[in-house]
Amino acid sequence: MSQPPASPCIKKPCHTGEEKFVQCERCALFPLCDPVEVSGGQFNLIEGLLERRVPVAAGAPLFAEEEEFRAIYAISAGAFKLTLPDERSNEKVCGFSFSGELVGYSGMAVGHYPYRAIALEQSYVCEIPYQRLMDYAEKVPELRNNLFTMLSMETFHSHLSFTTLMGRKNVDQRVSSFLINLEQRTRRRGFDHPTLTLSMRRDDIANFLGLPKETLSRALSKFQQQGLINIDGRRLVLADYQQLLNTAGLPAAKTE
Amino acid sequence: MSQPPASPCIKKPCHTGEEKFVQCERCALFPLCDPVEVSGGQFNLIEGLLERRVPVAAGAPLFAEEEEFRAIYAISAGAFKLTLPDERSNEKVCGFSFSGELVGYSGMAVGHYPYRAIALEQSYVCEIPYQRLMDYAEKVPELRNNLFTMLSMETFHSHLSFTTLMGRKNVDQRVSSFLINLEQRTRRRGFDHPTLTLSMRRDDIANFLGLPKETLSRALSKFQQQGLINIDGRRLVLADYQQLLNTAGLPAAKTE
DNA sequence: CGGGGAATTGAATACGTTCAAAGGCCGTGG
DNA sequence: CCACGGCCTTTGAACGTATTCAATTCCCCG
Repeated sequence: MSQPPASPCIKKPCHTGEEKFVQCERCALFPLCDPVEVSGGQFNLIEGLLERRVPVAAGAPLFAEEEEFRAIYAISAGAFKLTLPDERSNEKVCGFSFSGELVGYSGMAVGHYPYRAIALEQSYVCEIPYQRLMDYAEKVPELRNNLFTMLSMETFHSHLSFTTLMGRKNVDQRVSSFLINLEQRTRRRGFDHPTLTLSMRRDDIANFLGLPKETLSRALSKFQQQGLINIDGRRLVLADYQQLLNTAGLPAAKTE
Repeated sequence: MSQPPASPCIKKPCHTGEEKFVQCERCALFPLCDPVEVSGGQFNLIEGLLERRVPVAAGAPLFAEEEEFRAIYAISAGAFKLTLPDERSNEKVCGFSFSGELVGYSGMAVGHYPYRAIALEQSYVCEIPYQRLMDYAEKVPELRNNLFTMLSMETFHSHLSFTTLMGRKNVDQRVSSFLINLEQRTRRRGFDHPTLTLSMRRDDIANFLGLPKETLSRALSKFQQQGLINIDGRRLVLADYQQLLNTAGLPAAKTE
């Protein structure tokens, strides 16, 4: 397995073997990670606070629901599915997190993680221990300011995902809005290659959307046939974005 | 129309005529609203920062999407529906906000409101002008701390709503999880009367859930017949909460 | 008492789900 | 290098559920 870059900061999207590392500047954690200007010099979080690019093997949990909240994580490379226990299907997929995004932070106020996060592929995360972050924030107002900015942004984005995905009427709407959400988030983290890579299985997507996997499969096949998308296994290209927006019942103007 | 209480702070849920005012301590804005202890005395936000119980008439917008972000609002009494423009149905209901909850704050980081908020009934909101809040926060670290706590809580609750409502398979699941979400939020703001009041029309609920209103109506009738709920117009009692959780596909233990 | 919007009910149709089976892909071992 | 086996994904056909459109009832307000 290839190693993550040794340099302290990733200036542009880079690939080591299979893994795609997000550019640090595009990462949701960047406001914290970036050295802050403090009266009389710089204050660098990387020294002593941030644990960079901790590897998480495919299938391994980053944290489990109910586990004590200990750290904020940003995904540097890879992807995670977020799950809750569920008696009938044994797990309910309640979300996905991709590189450049924060994960688990919504448990901050209540002291435990609100779901389980499982790596979908070989992944790397940057970790800020929560208590240490708070201690530093106590001392460095600029840092607290950045923390605030970061959380506001996350709030906005999770709201955006919610309105994009919630209350879609039929299968076509649900599937296409999922694809659009995926695309928007991929762009945001700075990968502008037209080909998206689905790091999760069909099962997981179907579970998330509340559809049987067969129905999802049929919808994707139909979109393919209609020329809306180009899908081959886990490689996906949105061939007709405008028409896809239309199918999803979303406004034609980019909702980003 | 009855007037809001004249007292500066509402110590317990109170009713003036029709309106139910949430108890200040149960309000999401309370961390900011509550006088903070500062070295050498108290710092009271109510003086000079907070605009209390501004009335909003039924049907009137509190703010519109794309409007410049100017203030954080907490709902003191009443309820709002949150909508986005939509060509086919002319509006897409993307959420509801009830007394004790914040509304619109997710637009903070991007400088504009992310949706339109329309009062469903005569309502009252407490308003904190954003710029003034930031200025104060610059000076009073305790205030900034409380702001942070408040946002973390909101993040958690919006995540909870998301997982409760997202990806429910069939009509029964969607409708029952909506009712459960409603009940949880009503409890949270301190109203423990068994009867919930639906302040929105059936149309709005159906729109939000992505169902035709007829289908929603049928589901409610069926639940009624099965003894899960007791519904009469806009008055609703969840008669068998456990069974309702089960229908929704949610764990029996309270998800709160 | 009458009017009008909202909510419910009914019946035909369209849509999505289920169960069964086949196809494709990938890793392992011969 | 090819064959095998397992898992993931797709396809097929019958069934069940949700949507649609129309009609009726309910309820609030004039």
